[in-house]
Amino acid sequence: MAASSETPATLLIRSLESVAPLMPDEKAALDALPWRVTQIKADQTIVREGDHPMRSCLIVSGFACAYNVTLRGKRQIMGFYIAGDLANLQGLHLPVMDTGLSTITACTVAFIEHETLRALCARHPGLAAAFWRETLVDAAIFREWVMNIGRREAYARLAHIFCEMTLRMRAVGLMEGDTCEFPINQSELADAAGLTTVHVNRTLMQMRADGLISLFGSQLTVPSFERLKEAGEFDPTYLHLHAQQAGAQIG
Amino acid sequence: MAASSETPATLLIRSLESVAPLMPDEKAALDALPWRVTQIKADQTIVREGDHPMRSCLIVSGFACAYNVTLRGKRQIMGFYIAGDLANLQGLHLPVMDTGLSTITACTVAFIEHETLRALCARHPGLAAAFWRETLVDAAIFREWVMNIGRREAYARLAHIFCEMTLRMRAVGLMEGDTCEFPINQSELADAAGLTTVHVNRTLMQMRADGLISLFGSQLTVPSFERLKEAGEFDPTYLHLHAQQAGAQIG
DNA sequence: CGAAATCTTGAGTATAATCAAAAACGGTGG
DNA sequence: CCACCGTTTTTGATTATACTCAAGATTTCG
Repeated sequence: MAASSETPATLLIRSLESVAPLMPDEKAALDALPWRVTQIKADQTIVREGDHPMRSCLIVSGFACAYNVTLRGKRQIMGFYIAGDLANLQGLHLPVMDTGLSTITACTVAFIEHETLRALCARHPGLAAAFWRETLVDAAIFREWVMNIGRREAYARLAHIFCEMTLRMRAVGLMEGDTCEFPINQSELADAAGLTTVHVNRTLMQMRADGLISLFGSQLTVPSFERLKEAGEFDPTYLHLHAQQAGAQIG
Repeated sequence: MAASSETPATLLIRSLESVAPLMPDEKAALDALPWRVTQIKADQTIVREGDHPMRSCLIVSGFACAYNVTLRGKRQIMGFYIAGDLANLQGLHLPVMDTGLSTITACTVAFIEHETLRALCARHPGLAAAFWRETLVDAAIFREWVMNIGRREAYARLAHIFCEMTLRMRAVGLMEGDTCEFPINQSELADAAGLTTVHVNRTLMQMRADGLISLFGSQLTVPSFERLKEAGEFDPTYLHLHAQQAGAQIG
């Protein structure tokens, strides 16, 4: 449960293995990586859009997000990152960041030099494939967001986001039964869903009235994942979690 | 100009090099790949959602798209593919397709076995990186679509799509001056933009009235890319084209 | 306790969806 | 070359979803 007490390597291994298993020597190589662990306060920029970062960034604890801002000044959040997520792995092969990366809550973040990762990939093709796969799952999530924002209305759109987040949190042990910490505020939810804060507020109230979710402070409870899934027209295929983790095991 | 007369290898090399240059031996290796070239009619499924494809697919000529359908039956197009695009490279590391892939026009398509690509990547780490980069640019495009659909209104959203497509077409020599074949109909445009056909129609008429674009049959002309760019709040960074190709050279 | 952030509410408006049908277009076969 | 059919584009009228602006309530945190 207490993901914050886990090491970067443990988290990363679990995260990579949630898609496909690793070999013992690959895990050993990951264990030996020289992470630079830092605490970052809430609402801080980790990487700016346009940056040429020399290292990638693993979220150890807390919530972060990738976002971008329209030329007209409107923010869109492209994705949320939680414990175990490599938040800007694309920098390994794309020199320019096309999104910003920012904390939502206070975070523990572990950095790893691109050079180190490249050497690791060269020595362990299986790890290269695993990292590549990680970026492909990321892309699959972006695709699903395109569909969510483009073709679902507010109620389903938010339900879909809750489905994705609770499932991903469950996969890394951040769910306690049907409850989790969900420190994403309505304005951030709006920027993720392509809605306004006001409309998110009204829609959430409707969802609470329908007993779909409950939110006390930042505690999210989902009484019935089945009903939420139905409301969000949610099909977890795109997360590419292997079978036992996509199911309903209790964290 | 006549992209259809080019070989799969030529197209792929140009496409990969539009992001970063390749080594001579890498190009030679690509030249030697055993493609299986096929003609596919318009509106045919190439890969179905849920498939476990054993090969990837390069568009040699024509237009294709990746799409998915909501549980409520609404279609969302996630991206368009044109000559030189590897349309489902993600299948190389993700066993299940989370989107469908379908032709828009009649297409010439070249298939390459995953096994062959994996062997190629093992022998040429630089090519592995190039392919990986290709999937990362794909992901960057999906992110931009999230922003486009989430945070721009219809007029800008369509302008943005026209900007992206004309720039990508220019990069592979499919533009003749300010004109190109644009065989995407209003219903497909609607499914890409997250709008209805009716609304796309009305918005396009507005854009034509404003002299932003003109469409005779499937001929698209963009009199001023600058003005279109402005209307679409378009910043080409996310396409990760290197400088000379992102500019305004005439095809 | 008090200030700042977040959430909630209300009223009015705008963008986009829906439904339905007519016009235009593109290709085909006689 | 023209008539015909299916597809695509266009139009109109109405409705719904979501946005805007503004202010008040509540929570959070120092």
